[in-house]
Amino acid sequence: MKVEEIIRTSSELPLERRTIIHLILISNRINESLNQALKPFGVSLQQFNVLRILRGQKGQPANLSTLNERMVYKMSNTTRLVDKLIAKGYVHRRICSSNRRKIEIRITEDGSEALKQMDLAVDAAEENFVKSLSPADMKQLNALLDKISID
Amino acid sequence: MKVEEIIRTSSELPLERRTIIHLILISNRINESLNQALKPFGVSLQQFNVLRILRGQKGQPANLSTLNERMVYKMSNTTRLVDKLIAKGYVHRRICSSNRRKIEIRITEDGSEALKQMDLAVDAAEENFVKSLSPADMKQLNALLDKISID
DNA sequence: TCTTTATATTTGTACCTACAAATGTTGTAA
DNA sequence: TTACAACATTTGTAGGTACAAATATAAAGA
Repeated sequence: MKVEEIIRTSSELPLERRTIIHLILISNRINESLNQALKPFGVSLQQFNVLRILRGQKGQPANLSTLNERMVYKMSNTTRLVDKLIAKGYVHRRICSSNRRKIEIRITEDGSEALKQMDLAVDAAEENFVKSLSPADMKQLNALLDKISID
Repeated sequence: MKVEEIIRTSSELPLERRTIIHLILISNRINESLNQALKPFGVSLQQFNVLRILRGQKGQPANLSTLNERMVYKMSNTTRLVDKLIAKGYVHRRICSSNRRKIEIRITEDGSEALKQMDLAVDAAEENFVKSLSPADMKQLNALLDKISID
């Protein structure tokens, strides 16, 4: 479906604005879809992200700053995000013994198990978006996105 | 900057996931930047969006359903979004005389004036993102995004 | 040691969002 | 005309988010 139809604008959009709106629209839909896929597990996309980062630590704990710099969003909320995961029993929090300012976060057994199931759901949802793109398309898309400076 | 550096993952991401993450990252940055540009005016990107839709009505009022179907987000919040704009004096609300279920929303003089200033700020922020893309790049990007089914 | 500065995390506030349920209004069919 | 379905909007609730200020700990310098 064309962007113009989706936002129901009669006039043809300038190329710049169309590109921006298009990117935002698609990203919104992807977010919606991924959150939807995670709903049965009772976690948000950001919570899932934290779990995935923790798994990547391979046993090593991560502190909040580490989690935060690997995520897209702001620090202040990482605390609360992790709180939710603790409440679900998916992660564990401990004050670092060598530096009491730091908090060590680890994924639990339960968390790892749940994460495996979530992966399947998320993979399927992601696949649904990119299925109409060939590998060459995706490479080209990534190359174009790389041209957009994001920091 | 490469996606992998931004999210600080050591391993090369599978092409599908990289594409998805890339899209979400860029869209987040665009959203941040546009909201930042609108901050001096005390409106959010969605509020700005509503104002822009109302201007597009060229004097005709829009009711909430109309606003909602032209936006990206859910109806339930359009009420509250409009409330904020009313509080700022940018829009005006009236119960439709022929169908008392409907609400007619119009942009005010103040709203129109403010919107002109906002346009400049938003245009500049948008331009900042697409400046490194040639028109051909943007066409190609739009064509690739069009391949992604979003409904 | 005492003070200052930097680091790591937490909390408060205001706003945004999804989802579901509630309200009020209109159209319609027995 | 009355009951019922459909429509348009609103409200409640539980999250998610940005930004700024507060807390707690550690490091560094006088």
